[in-house]
Amino acid sequence: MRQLVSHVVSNVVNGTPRYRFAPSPTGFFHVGGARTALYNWILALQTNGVFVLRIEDTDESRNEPQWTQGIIDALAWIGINGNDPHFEGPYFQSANAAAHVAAAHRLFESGRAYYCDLTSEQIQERAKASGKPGYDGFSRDRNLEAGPGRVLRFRVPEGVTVVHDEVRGRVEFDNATLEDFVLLRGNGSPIFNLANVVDDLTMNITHVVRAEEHLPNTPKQQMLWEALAGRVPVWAHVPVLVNEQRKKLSKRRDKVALEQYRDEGVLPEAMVNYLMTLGWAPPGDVEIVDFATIVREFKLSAVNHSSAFFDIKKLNSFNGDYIRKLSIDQFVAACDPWLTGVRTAVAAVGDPPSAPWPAERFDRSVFLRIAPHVQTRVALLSEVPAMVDFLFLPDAPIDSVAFDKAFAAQWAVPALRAIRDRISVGEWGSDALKAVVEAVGVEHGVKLGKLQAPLRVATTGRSVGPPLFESLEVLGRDETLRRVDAALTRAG
RNA sequence: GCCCCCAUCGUCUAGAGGCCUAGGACACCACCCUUUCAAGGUGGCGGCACGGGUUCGAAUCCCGUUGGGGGUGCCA
Repeated sequence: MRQLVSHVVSNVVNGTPRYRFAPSPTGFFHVGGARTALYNWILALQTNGVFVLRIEDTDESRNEPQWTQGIIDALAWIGINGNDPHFEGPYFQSANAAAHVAAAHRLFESGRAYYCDLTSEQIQERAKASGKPGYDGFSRDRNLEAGPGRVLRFRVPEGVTVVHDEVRGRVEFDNATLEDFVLLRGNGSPIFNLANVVDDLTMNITHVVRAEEHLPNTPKQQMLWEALAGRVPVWAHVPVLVNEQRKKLSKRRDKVALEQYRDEGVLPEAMVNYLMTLGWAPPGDVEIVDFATIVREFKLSAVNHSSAFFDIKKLNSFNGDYIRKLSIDQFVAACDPWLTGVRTAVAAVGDPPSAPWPAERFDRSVFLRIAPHVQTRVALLSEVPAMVDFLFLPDAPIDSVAFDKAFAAQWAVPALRAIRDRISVGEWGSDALKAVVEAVGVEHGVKLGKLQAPLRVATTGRSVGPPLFESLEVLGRDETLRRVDAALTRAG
C-alpha cells in the first residue's frame, strides 16, 4: 500500500540538500545503520548534496572512542568515503554541547520551556495517584528558576503536530499524548532530542532520513525545530530491519556487525546491493544491479512501509553472484587476505582471517591455477581456504568418514593401485589423468563418478572439492603418488 | 495501559482500480548438464490475514477486526 505524499515542502537552504547520518559509537557497526547511511549517501549523490556524518557521543556511559573509527572504516568499506566531496564530517555531538545548552536557555527565556524540581520517583507517584502515566505538567506555572537537580522541560502546546514523512505520508500526533519532555537534565546536560535538533540546525540539515524507531520522537523534535528555527526538515522514516522473530535487529542478540560479514568474505558490493533490496526494489525483474543503477533509480517515496527480515541466506546468494562476476584476477586479489592472513582491505577491527597452512607454503601461482574452479564453488571468501588447503598443507588432513566410505567397495584398492601404476609415468595433465581413470573404470566396471572417490579422498582428504584431475594436475605427480601410496597403506 | 507504524508466496519484493489465471529473487523439490561438489539450464511447490463497505470491476480505495512491530528515560 502506497500513499502518495501530496506535496513536499522544499527546505533546501542555498540549493544544496544536506543529509546526515548520526550514529552513536556504542558498538560494532550495525547492518541497519549501514542501510540508513546508504539511503542518505545515495540521496546526497543523487541531488549533488552533502552527506554529513555526526557521531552522537553524548551518552558518556556507553560511548567508547574506538567505535568511532570503526564507524568510519565501515562506512568506507561500503563506499561512503570520507574523501568524497559529498562527505562532510565527522562532527562530534559532544563538541556542540554549549550550543545545546544555549538553545535550551533561549527556550526558557522565551517561555517555551520551564524548570521542574520533581524527582523521577515523585513523578511516578503522581502518575500512579492520578491514574495517568507520565509527567503531568506539575511545574508548568510554578515559574521556577534554574537550580541544581532541576530539569528543564519543553512546554508542549495544545493541538496536534502533523509530521509530513517522505515515506509514510502524513502522520498526526495529538499533543495531549506528548508530555512536557525533558530538554536539560538535573545536572544541566542536554538530552538527545534537544541535542539532535540543535545539531541538525547548526549543520543546516535539510533532510532527516533515519530508521522508523525515531518516528515517535519526531513530533517532539518538530516542535523544537519550529520553536528554535521556524522551519522543519524533510522527514523520512524507513522501516527497521528485523530478525526471524520479527524483532528489531539487536547487537546483543543478532549477528549484525558489518565487520563480521566483511571478515567472512562478503564483498562490499554484494552487501550494498542486498541491503538496498530490503524495503526497496530496482525497476524490472532484476535485483542484482550495480551501484550506478541504484543511485539513478532509488526513490524514498518507493521505499516499503513494513519491516524487512535480514536474510543471511539471500545475502550469501547475492555474494556468490558477485564473486562469480569477478574477473579471475579480481577474484584472486579478493581472496588474498584469507590466503595469506594479511589484511589488505580497510583497517580491521577484529583479527585478520588466518590461513590454515604455514605462510611459507602458500604459492600464489599455484592458487591462480585452481582459482577458476573455486570461484564457482564459494558463496563466501572465507570458504576458499578449506577448498584448496590440500595444495598448501604438507599432508591433506584425511576425513576418516569420507575415507572409509570411499574405500568400502571391493574394487577400491585394486582400482586405485591400477591408477597409481599408470599415472606414475607418461603425460601429466588433467586430460591424461582423466583418460587413465576412465580406462581403469572400464576394466573394473565402475563409473568415473564413483571411481574418482578413493583417488580424491587419498589426495585431497575430502570427498568433495574442485574438479579432481585439475586439482591433481596442480598438485603434481610426486605429491599425488606419495599421497596415493599413503592411502593404499592406510586402506591395508 | 497509552501513542505511532505496518500487513502480497516461508523470506525479500513487483503491483498507483480493469494489463493479475498476482510477476521476479532467495530458500526448497525434480529433471538436464556433469569427474565429486558447485555453477548453469528447465520445470515445480507456494501468497493478496479476516470481515464489511465503495465500484460495472478491489491485491490496489475506505472502515473495522485480528496479528506483528516500534515508542513510551533526567538513553541515543
